[in-house]
Amino acid sequence: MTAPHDSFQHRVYQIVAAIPFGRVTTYGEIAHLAGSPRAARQVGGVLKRLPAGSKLPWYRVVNRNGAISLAGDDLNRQRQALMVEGVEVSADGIIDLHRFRWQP
DNA sequence: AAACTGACTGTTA
DNA sequence: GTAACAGCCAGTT
Repeated sequence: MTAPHDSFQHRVYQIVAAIPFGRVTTYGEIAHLAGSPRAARQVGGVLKRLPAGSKLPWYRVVNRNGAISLAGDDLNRQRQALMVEGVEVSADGIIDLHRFRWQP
């Protein structure tokens, strides 16, 4: 059934909201769950333009290498948010997916 | 409506 | 093991 506000963007919101505390997942995994397996890049696009003040745990999304896909201050912000949840992140923003990946 | 953009990824070298 | 390339496609202009 197709909801009135159905859209890739909206589905991404729902999936990201479902990532458990202290776990991470990848752009590609979200794209798969959203029904567009090749749209990983678009997931990043959606998160990049999240409305200011959004409560979505966008920082729980990393790339397939377990690395944070942001640079500079943004990388640092995401790293801090994850470490607050107990996720171990190297200074370079690398996470061990074998230990912290969310498995729906 | 058409063109441009890019918080990615799989493949190839 | 790393690096470069090209395809990808929803969102934005």
